[in-house]
Amino acid sequence: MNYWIFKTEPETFSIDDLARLKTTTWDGVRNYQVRNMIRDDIQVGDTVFIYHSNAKAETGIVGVAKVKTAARPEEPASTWCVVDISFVAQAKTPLFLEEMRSIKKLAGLKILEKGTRLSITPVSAKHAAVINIAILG
DNA sequence: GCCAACGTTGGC
DNA sequence: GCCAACGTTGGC
Repeated sequence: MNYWIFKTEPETFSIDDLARLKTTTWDGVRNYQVRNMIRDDIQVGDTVFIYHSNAKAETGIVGVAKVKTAARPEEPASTWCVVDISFVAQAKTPLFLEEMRSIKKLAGLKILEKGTRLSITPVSAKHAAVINIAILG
């Protein structure tokens, strides 16, 4: 079981939207590295941290979801891939970017590396545990 | 809205 | 296959 951060702009799709819909198809990925992760690495049951980017109020991790389906081609048939994810929980305490950078145990987290613009990034089990405690504990 | 850091495109 | 120009992302 693996852990991921999925980035989304809350004005486009937010954790509140996911909470309301319960399940959504994560589509619109137009980056090959991210496509390959979806196609090759993301599995049913994986944990997804939802991250609000470009947010006026809160840039950071705002909730948890779970991968519900294997990857499939995006419709209409294309080179791009999608998965379905379902809502698990809102963060009791959002983990803002500034705080993430200050937590020593999150050193090396992909999304914190300079120049990382990928909309999906992997999270190690250790980092995932730290994030879980921060947002749900 | 600015701009650094990427990714993509297209002419050659 | 190189690389300049262009487009996009996302923190600030």
